[in-house]
Amino acid sequence: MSLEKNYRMTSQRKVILDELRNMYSHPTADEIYIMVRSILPRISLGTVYRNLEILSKMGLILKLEIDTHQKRFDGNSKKHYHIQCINCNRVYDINPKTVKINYSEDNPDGCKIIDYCIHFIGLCKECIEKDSICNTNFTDRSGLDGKKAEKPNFR
Amino acid sequence: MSLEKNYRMTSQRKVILDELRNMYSHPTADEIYIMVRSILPRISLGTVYRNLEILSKMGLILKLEIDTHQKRFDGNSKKHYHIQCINCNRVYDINPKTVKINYSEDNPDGCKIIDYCIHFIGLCKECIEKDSICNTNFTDRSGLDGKKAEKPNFR
DNA sequence: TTACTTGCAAATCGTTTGCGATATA
DNA sequence: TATATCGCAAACGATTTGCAAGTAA
Repeated sequence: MSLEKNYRMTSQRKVILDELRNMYSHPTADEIYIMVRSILPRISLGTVYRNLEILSKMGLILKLEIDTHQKRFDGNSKKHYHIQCINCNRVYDINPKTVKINYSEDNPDGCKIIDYCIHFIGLCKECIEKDSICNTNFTDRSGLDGKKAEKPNFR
Repeated sequence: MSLEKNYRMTSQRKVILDELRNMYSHPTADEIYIMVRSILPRISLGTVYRNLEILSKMGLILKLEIDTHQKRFDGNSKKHYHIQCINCNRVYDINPKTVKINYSEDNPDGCKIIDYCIHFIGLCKECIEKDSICNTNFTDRSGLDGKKAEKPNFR
C-alpha cells in the first residue's frame, strides 16, 4: 500500500523536460508554454503547470522561488546557487565554488536552523557585454526599484 | 521640482506602523488587516496593502519576499536575516553575528554579483519548546513538502 | 482495463486599481 | 484649499482545479 502515484511519461511531459534540460536559463511556466507550443501546438497552460509540478515531485527538475511574482524552473535537479539579472530578469546558475556560507545551527535567539535559501542579484554575462558596447550603465541601480525589466528572449 | 510625494501620517498608516513595530514576528498583509481591524474596524484590505507599500517606500518598514505566495512585513527597516519556521510558518529575525557569507563579485561564468538574498529555514523557539513537550518530532521533515502548516496565532 | 493525464474553462488567491468621498497639511 | 488618502468593489495575473474525454502501462 503505497501513497505514490505511478507517473507516466507522456509526450507532453517528455517535451517539457527536454526543453528545460536543453536550456541555459531558467524560464517561467508561461515561457515554457510558449516554447513547448511550437512542438505541441494543442498543449494547454494548465498541462504545463501540472507537469512542472509533477516533474519537480519526481526529482527531475527544480522549482525555483527566486522571482516573487512567478515561479521559475531548472532542468538541473541538483541543489545549486542562482543569480537573477537586474537588467533582463533571467535566472542563471552560479559557480558554487565562489560562495561560502557559515552559520551555527543553534541561534542565540532560540531558533534552530535546518537549511537556508540564497540567491544572488547582479548582471549576467550577456547584459554586461551589451553594457560595455552601449554605455547603458546598468550598474547604477538607483530608480530601478520596482521597474519591470525587458522581457527576456530565452535561448 | 521634486518627484517625491508628500506622504501624510493618517490614523490608518500610524496604526499599521505601530502594530508592526510592536510585533516580534513578521506578518502577512491579511494578518495585519485582522490585527488593525480590532482598532479601526472600518479599514479596508486595500488600504492595508497601499500603506504597507508606502511605509516600505518611506523606509520605515521592510517588505520581505521570503514566502513565495504571500509578502511579509517587518517593522525593523534595517537589513537583516530571517528564519521561517517549518512548523508554524511564522518569520523571525536571526542574529546576524551567527552568519557569515563570502563570495567573489566576479563569477567565473561571467556574471557580476551585486547583492544577495538569504533566508533560513528551521524551527522557532516556541515550536521547539512545544516539540519537547508533545513529542511531535518536527525535525523529521520527510513528507512535509508542500503541506500547509498551521495558521500562526501572532503575538 | 484502469487510473493517470489531457484540454478546456471556470475558480481561486494574493494583490492592485479606479472611483467618488473624505481628511490631512 | 489642494491633493493625499480612504473604503468599496471590480480587475488583475499567476496558478489551481473540476470535468469529461483520451491514452499509457
